[in-house]
Amino acid sequence: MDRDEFVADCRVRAATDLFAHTWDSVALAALASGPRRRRELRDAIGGISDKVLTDALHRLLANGLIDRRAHAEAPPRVEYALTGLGQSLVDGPMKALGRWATEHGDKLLDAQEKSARNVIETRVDQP
Amino acid sequence: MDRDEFVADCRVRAATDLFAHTWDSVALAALASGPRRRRELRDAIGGISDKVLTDALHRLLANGLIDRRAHAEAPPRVEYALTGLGQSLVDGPMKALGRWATEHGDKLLDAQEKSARNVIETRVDQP
DNA sequence: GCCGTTACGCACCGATCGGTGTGTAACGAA
DNA sequence: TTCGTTACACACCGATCGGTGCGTAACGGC
Repeated sequence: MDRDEFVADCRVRAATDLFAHTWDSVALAALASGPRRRRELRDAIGGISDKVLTDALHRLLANGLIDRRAHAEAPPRVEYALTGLGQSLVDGPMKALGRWATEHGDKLLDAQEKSARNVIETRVDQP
Repeated sequence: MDRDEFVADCRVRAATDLFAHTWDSVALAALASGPRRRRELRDAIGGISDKVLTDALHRLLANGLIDRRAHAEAPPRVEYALTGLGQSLVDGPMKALGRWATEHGDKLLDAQEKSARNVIETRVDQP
């Protein structure tokens, strides 16, 4: 069974951990359309705070998925871009996830909604 | 650009959140080879605690990715199995992730190691 | 009657995460 | 000279997560 070694493989664990943080994948996806400045990223993403974006970028840098290029200019100017590794992650697994989400996302949201109501009902029993 | 709607799509966000918890994907993968009892899962996974497995199974159930079947037997007997939704997630995105990990996992670990050493060095400066 | 197994539940703990709010170095524009 | 922008850092906060440890209902075997 290749499934079992699939489970035990530590590199797969390391890979799933890349998605462990809420905004990392979003930032990655935002960089898929080309290099961007920090501010552009913030605006493109929308509901992310300054510090959280910094954290996410630090993690992506630490994982070698993005590059940081600082230009010595008047208002500081820093550009972030996907590395080859980051690009391959976006093109492969993230695109697969995107396809899955567009295909099965409704079922997922249905299930989540349904069980969310159940949780509320059970919690009402314990004041 | 289909990349941008890819970013903004909330269903994609919901999908990446499925990987947000350390053991969820591991448990899912462990179920890929067929239905298993809770104890079998625990042993198959290895370093997971009882409570954390419960948490993970609850989340997977809440997301409609797995099924729970309890049999009224002598020592309690509960089997967990992938739903159609869970199976599609394993077959699609998780397999893609697995392929990516076997292909690029070394680079990822290299980058992590390298920056980990940097972090340690910087942290030594601040006792 | 007592022990072991199974599948949990519950309490507690330290670490981490997302989020907010505030400060700041460097410069250009007004 | 003061103001605004950019790209951060730092402190703090509440919530959550992974993990440990202990309890327990239901039964079967000894």
